Amino acid sequence: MSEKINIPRGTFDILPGESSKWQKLLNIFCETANLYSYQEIVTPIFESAHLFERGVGEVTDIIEKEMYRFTDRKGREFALRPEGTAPIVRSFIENHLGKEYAPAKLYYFGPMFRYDRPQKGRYRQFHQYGVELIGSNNPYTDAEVIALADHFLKQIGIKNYTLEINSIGCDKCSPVYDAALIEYYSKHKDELCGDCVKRLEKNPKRLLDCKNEKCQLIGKEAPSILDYLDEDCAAAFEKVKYYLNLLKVDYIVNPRIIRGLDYYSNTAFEFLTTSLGSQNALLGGGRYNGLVKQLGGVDTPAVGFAGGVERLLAVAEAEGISLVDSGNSGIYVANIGAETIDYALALCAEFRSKGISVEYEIDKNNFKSQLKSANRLNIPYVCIVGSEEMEGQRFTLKEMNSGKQVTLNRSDIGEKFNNWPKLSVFEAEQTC
RNA sequence: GUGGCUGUAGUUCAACCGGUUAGAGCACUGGAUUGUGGUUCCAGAUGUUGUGGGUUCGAGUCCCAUCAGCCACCCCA
Repeated sequence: MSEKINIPRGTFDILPGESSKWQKLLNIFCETANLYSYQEIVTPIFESAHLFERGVGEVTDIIEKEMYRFTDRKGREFALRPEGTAPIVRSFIENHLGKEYAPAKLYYFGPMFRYDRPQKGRYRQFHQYGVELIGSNNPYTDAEVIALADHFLKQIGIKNYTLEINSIGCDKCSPVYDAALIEYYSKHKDELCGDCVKRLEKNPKRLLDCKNEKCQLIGKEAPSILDYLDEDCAAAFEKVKYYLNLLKVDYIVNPRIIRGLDYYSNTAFEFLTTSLGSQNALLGGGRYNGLVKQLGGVDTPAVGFAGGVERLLAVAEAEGISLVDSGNSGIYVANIGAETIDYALALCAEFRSKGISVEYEIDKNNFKSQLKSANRLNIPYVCIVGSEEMEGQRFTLKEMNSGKQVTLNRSDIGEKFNNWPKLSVFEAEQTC
């Protein structure tokens, strides 16, 4: 035997038992997005590395240490996408989506890649779903995007979450606030943790969500962004809250919400869960008015969110939500004796042509074990063919729940199976 | 990237202070008079103890390395 090759660290297979949950989740997301008239967009999973450096921000963790970079055979620098927004904005610009759709209302789903230390709810290849609304600065659109996210979580059945919103201001008032934070925290510099001392220079807003007790204590007295918003930003934030109320979305204002990527401005929001330990960010987003211009397009305001599928599934499981479909409605074809195999196969084909899902196990030649198998697979009906049936061009159909069975003519498949899985044969004519 | 915990049949877990053929439940396979499943009963198969070294008369058990998972930090989905 040759050497066994294992799956890369931080990745996982979606096995047959799991994949139906993913399909269901994705379906619900597509349906919800469609309710709000968003259309799907699919972009490549790798892009020019510069797209992310410029879009996400060069000094973020994502770019500095988490990006999967590679060069191709001609030395071009690419990266597996660590997030979905920059590629979509790239596509928006490249395909002039602003001309055709105004605003562009887009949703997406797919794998993302970050070289991070794996943990539960944190993987190197993970999956995000998200929406982007590009081309409006109307605060209603912030609320709409949030409402869509909220609607989606409710459709899945998630209960244990809170929506926290904030405004981090625009490129005019945000620096004023940073200055105020620096001034405040500098007075307590000796008491701050090491990380926070660095944050003070690099990204002062990050000081606010440090988990260190001392830092938090100091943070309680820190100035609030909400007092530093300029007139336009403050008015916009009020409007967002107004529309959220109108759309009946519950939220709390948390002036400490800071988003990790550089491109955010104004509205920032997070859907947080308590049922997942420290990986509590279920979904996050906000407004990013500067990004389109920054990536070479004409100045266009935009807002969006992204959520993690793995975390959502984990929360769903923690909350006991079943994403498994209601069950099999197919037929298990069982034959008795080698001479009936061909006849059984012919019946399989006829059932399938009626749109009925058929299981037939060619390598199981013991009749009893075939029935056992049907039972284990939870298949509600078994079609039994032995030599008696074959000679009369018939088959026996058994309803596993009740144990009832009837013998039907092969030609009955044409009419009696039109409304499968609704079947009247067991009420009308019973034998056995 | 930092610190800690863990790794034993398909799976969940046992195995004393290092001691001889590494066990059990569930699952699996076969059987209980020939063409009828689920419950029951009987029988059976299963492991290079994550991997590679080391200490020892002897290692699942101790030591080192490595890989992987988990937890916290960092960060985030």
